[in-house]
Amino acid sequence: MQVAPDLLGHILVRRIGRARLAVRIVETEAYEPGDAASHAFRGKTARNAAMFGPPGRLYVYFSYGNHWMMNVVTGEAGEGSAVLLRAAEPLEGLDVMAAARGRDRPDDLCSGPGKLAQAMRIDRAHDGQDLVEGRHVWLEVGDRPDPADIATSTRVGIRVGLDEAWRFYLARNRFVSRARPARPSRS
DNA sequence: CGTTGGATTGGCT
DNA sequence: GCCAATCCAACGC
Repeated sequence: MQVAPDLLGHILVRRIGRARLAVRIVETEAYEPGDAASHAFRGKTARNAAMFGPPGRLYVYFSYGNHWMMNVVTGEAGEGSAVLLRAAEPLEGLDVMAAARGRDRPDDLCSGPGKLAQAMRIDRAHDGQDLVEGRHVWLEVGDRPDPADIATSTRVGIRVGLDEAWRFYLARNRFVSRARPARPSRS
């Protein structure tokens, strides 16, 4: 849970050939052990295996028949914790992202979990990849946002686990998703 | 082995 | 605001 807000402001980088894509993370959600909304809740399976691997790796899964979602594994091996990357501000390689998305507006490139993966061209091939030593996709340290700018809410698109405010995002930032969480605890 | 429904998006009413 | 698209893991029989 603590890692989810800590990821805000850090930079996700992707290398595709000579192109370098970079985005600043502005929205995350935490998924912890014992959390009924987590894919890890019913134990390890072929799909969620990366979640039970060592921390600092990517967990990528396919949802709704159309979209890939990226998570950063945060728990120790065997634990099953991850943070969903929900939105980011495009910094470098906007042209490549626009081509991948089929859209041009910067605030429509990465303003949602499915959009972010599509813009960064992340899919099943990246499941389990190391975000520290990786050569295709990795994390770089970014400037920490002012804690006063970090807002919280319940998570988006789930039916259980709405009792905790485990979505973290930068308030008044135009690159966050347009999701409508239940019972926002702050706005 | 068949069914169900989802950590979403975008287009249409 | 509503809902179809489109895949596949999980679960039930």
